[in-house]
Amino acid sequence: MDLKPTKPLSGFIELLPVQQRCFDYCTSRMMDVLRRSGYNRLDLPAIERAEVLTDKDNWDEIETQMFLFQKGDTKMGLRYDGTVGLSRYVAGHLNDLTFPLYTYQFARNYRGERPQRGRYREFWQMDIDILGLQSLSTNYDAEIVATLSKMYESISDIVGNVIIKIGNRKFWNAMFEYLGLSEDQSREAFVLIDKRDKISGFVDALTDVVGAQKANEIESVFQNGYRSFLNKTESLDSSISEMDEFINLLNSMGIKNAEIDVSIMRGHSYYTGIVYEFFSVNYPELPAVGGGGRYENLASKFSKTKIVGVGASVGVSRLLVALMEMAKIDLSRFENPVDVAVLVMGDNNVAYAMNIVSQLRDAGIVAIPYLDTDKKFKNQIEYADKIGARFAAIIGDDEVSKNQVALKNMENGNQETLSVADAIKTIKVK
RNA sequence: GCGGGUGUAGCUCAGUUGGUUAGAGCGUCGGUUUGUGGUACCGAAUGUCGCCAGUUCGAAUCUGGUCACCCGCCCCA
Repeated sequence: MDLKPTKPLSGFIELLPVQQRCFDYCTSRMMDVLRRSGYNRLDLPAIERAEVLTDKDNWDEIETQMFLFQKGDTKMGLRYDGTVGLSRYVAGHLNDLTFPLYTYQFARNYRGERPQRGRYREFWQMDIDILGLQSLSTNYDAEIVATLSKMYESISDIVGNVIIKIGNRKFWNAMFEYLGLSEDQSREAFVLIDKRDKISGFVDALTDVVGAQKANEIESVFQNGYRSFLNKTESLDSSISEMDEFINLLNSMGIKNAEIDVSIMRGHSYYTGIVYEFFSVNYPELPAVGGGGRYENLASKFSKTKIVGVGASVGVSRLLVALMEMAKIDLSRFENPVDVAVLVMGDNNVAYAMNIVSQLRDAGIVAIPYLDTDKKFKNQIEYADKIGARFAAIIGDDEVSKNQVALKNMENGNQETLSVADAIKTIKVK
């Protein structure tokens, strides 16, 4: 009989126990930040109606980008980010929610695109959003960035530091208006500016779209700074001061690793204002490890009430799994989760041993029993060694008759026979 | 969808200008005191050499096709 494949599908991730412990440690630290900050956890369905996920009606085209399928007449698909489901959720529960609403989600998302390093088809994302009705001050954008920054800070001992790059879509809208670009030209210019640091002939490519003079004006934003366009038009002025005020607010919240980079655009077209991306300082070759921005109109397809959001997400898989794959994370501190391996010799001693396991666990000690009592003792102690247990508690006929345990320190090999209470004391002294 | 690369043991990979029974390290299992691990020593198991066809007396090796994976592009609503 042919054996079936053991590898998961391409682009899907599974971790070894030590990696998973690191992953869980990091995500729980980040969620601690969110809980302390008062955000509400939402756990939304992984599957949505296809019409919720996309406005496009070209099934073939979107099928290449999303996981879509059909049951009966219902077309549905796996969510590709947290924002769409959140918009639907908020629009559907307007009467039960209080705004501004602070939310977070920690969930798997799915994309059908071809996988690459740091780009998976199934990945964890931590989304944080603040939603308001009718309007939401720019101060909330800063709150989101500051909270995101704290989340990264909470795991900086594992993954290093991040830098925050902040852009503003309003700036470019004002700029294109000032330059008199058509809608098509604006759209193409958006894409080019977004890719500015990736492509070689930026000005040439831009010249093809908008002509040499305007291309040079756009390039001068990068050469002379965005502030050189002050006092041109009212909307330019306001978008520029919006960025400056934003940075000042972040500074006053203790965020020092943020800078304006007007080439930051973000792919999602629903963003309308301030946008930002987070990059790893130590591993700049990694794509953005998080980002977000403001979306004024996303829920318009679900509700006539205007719902405004500012939100961001941490690409948890990209950040952690990609770094683990590149062997950039020191996993040694996650290697020894077990305090005591309880080894049992003889089936007739199992009850006594399990009682001790229970006492150890009640005392807050991580204890696991080795219950194949017919295995040779050598195998048992080897197991204790391999799982990195700090101690082995050995239980055979002698120990049971004396109502004690033989406690062996696996690091130095010292062994003594103790009462359970004394064993607990010894184990607890780290 | 496009371009490039790689497919040999559970894993990482060797494998000479095509030549007999296919190799190493690590891991696994067993043994070197049946109540004592890490180190050391001895031994064992495991491969349709990704798949199909072709060239050849002979293919892991050369050619074509195909599939899978990796890297990059497109895309990122």
